[in-house]
Amino acid sequence: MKNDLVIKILNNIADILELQDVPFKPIAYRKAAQTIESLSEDVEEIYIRGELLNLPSIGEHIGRKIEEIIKTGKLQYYEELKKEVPIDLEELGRIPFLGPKKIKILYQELKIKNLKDLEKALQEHKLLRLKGFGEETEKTLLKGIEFLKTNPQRFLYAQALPYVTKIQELLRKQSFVHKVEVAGSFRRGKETVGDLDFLVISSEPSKVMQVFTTMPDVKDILAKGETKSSVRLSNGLQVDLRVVADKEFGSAMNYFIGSKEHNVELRKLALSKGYTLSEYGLFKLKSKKWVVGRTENEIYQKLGLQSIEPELRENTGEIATAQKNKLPKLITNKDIKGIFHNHSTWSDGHNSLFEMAQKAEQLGFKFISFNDHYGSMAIANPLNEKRLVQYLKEIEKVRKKVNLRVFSGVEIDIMKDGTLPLSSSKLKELDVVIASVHMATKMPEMEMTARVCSALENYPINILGHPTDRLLNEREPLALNLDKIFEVAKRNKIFMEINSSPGRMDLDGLKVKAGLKVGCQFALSTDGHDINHLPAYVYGVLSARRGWLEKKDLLNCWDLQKIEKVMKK
DNA sequence: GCCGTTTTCGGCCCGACTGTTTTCAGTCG
Repeated sequence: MKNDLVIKILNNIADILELQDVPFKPIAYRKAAQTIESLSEDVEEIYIRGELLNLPSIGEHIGRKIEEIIKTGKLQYYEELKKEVPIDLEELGRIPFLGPKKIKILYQELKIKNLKDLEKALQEHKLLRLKGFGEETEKTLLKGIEFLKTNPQRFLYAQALPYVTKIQELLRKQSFVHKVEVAGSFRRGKETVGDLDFLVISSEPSKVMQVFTTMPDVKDILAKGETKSSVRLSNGLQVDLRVVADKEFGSAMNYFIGSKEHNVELRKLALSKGYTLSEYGLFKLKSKKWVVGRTENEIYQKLGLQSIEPELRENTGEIATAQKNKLPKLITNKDIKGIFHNHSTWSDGHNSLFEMAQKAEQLGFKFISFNDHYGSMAIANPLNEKRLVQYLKEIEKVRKKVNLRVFSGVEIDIMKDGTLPLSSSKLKELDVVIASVHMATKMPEMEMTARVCSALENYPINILGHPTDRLLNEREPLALNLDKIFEVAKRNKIFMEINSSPGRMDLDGLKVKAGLKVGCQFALSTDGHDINHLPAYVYGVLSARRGWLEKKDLLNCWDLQKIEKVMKK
């Protein structure tokens, strides 16, 4: 799978060209990179089919460059560009408030190529001599570097959620605040967020700014203006707030929910229909007359579109689909009738089977599936054949004490050779079999794909657990050809897991969408190791929605009888 | 460098805030 490499090289080329003041080409390269990013399959497959140039934003020149990357793993043009501009743009570009123009000056005047050079120059106060750089800039950069070193790049959705709630509550309490909404990637339900964006309607913006910038959690005020302020919370999370007029609220929401790519498409569509769209509203192009903007729905309607849910706004076809009135009817929290993949004290969970089942019942679920570890991962206290018998007896007892369906099952390790450590006949005695990769995770893509496919082909597996095994901010995904996995899973009627654990979120929304396109079906799981993990199923719902899932695509939304029938292998 | 129902040449989304500047460039979203 060379998609990531292609994306990285195209983006890096855009950075270098931008630094060289080359007009428009950077946009072209970034668009091309985005196209590859949105692919649901290996770009190499598309190339082999000769369909590379059919992709949007991939023309003759970039097409040839992608071909070279696919064939050789690198790109001569990029290597030469790098020689022209020997700067670590990736590293420097991550520093807040340091963009291409300043990076260019730093290199030309002080030969600064990387973070280390910059730190040294800052210590020696060399930047102060440069035109356009002052004491504030020096401080800003020092702070930015400090931030990079001490904070994770993005916050988990679940980490950000309590702050969203807190800030919303605080603002809503103010008599001069008429409306508060959160926008940004958080509103789109992305698994991680870079910052938080709030929109407020108020007749007294300055009071809002005062309350916002003096919240108890604020560590730094990054900007404070009449209608817009940014703060950094003590945990490092940046929060932006804008005050807008009632008349602009819908257009402002639309703009700040994004994604940027969705907005660009929407604005282009507006232009094509004789309008111009900004955060202030939809205007007639010629007369600049305000048309609509109070609500998002009005704007979408005026542009001839169905209303598009925030989770879909990633410019992966939602606008064209909305034009045809064919957007999916997305699942919601209340469609989830039960949850798969839960652990108890029989392996590495914190609560007993009964406590977990009881909690599930309290949450209103119609079923819970227990899938304690089975295999050789000693740290997880896995079941073995002997303990499995006791485990099943215990589940039988729990069934009599609670008023919901309790599925028996295991989460079994997929061994290095693609076998499972329990026979198919024994597995068939269980209600729900989840198989996951837990060890030997560094295998090359071909081997890893063959390993997982072999398990899927040869055992009565119901669900493939956390398919990529990635941990957000911590661990890269397995080297896996997901398209192949999707195809094999579909053929064997195996459901792909949407793991709701906040640090996993695996599969994520875009991959779910890719699987759906191939015809896969999905099962949402909590991967709960504690009764307090069970309510976290809502994060998985976000991924399912981002993956365009309807009730028919998600096992958890089906009738119990139908679930039982399809689990029988 | 890409793209096209105003097209094969000329356009490519748009505005707020900051700092250093004295009218605006850079950065961000």
